Amino acid sequence: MHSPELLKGTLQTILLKVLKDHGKMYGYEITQRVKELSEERLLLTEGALYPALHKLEAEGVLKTETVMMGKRVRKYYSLTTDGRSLAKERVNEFIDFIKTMSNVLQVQIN
Amino acid sequence: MHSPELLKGTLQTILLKVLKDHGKMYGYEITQRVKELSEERLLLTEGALYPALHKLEAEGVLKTETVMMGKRVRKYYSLTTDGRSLAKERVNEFIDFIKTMSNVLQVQIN
DNA sequence: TTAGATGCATAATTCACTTATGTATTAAGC
DNA sequence: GCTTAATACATAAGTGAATTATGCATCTAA
Repeated sequence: MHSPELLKGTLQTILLKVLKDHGKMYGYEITQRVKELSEERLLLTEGALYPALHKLEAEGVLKTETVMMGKRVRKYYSLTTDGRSLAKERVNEFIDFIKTMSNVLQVQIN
Repeated sequence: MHSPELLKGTLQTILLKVLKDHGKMYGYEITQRVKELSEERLLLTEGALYPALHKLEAEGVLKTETVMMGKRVRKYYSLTTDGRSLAKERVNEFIDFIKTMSNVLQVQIN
């Protein structure tokens, strides 16, 4: 697991980009996908995930669709048009941040 | 300026590595060096900087030397032996974190 | 002479996160 | 058949690293 400190502030970026790449997804599915993509290093907690999804929905960057799977509820999230551009913006910000950090830390990233 | 969210958790790493690279430095000097290295993108605030330095000193990774410059006080910080290994560790953690993030976000960093 | 840079410091507040808890369904192991 | 773990959502309480605000003091340039 990663030192969780570094993770702070990256959750929104992760959610937006994963949804952009994989389309319609539900909360639990997102945690699993991130776990897989990060090779077990990023484990999203529910207490962080659901409030973040709700917030993004309230801001109009995500839209939802609730589906009954048998007796089980599933809430699918997907990007709105605003969401797609925000995803792009957040990823660019992150890349820019990394570049700045590698200058400050004098390290080579590749 | 960078979206400050991403910065969270990177302050310790920055302080340790900058001190490792530039040796003995005082607080204000660190803010200026980081500002320069980051091309104005990372502006450390005093409210974050000084408590962070004090904490690292209390933990024994930094040691201090107070010097009077005329009537002005300057407090120089430098790494202890523990500090040098912690700096290395934090930088490695950061690089590893970036690798994980670029997998999750499916972006190429260089 | 006065504004801006230099230099340190701490207190109050914010807010994204962790931890803890709650509810309920489904599948697998014994 | 029962229990544990995985699936699936949600929120409330607490934490802690940051921001914001404030304070003090010196030095320099306009």
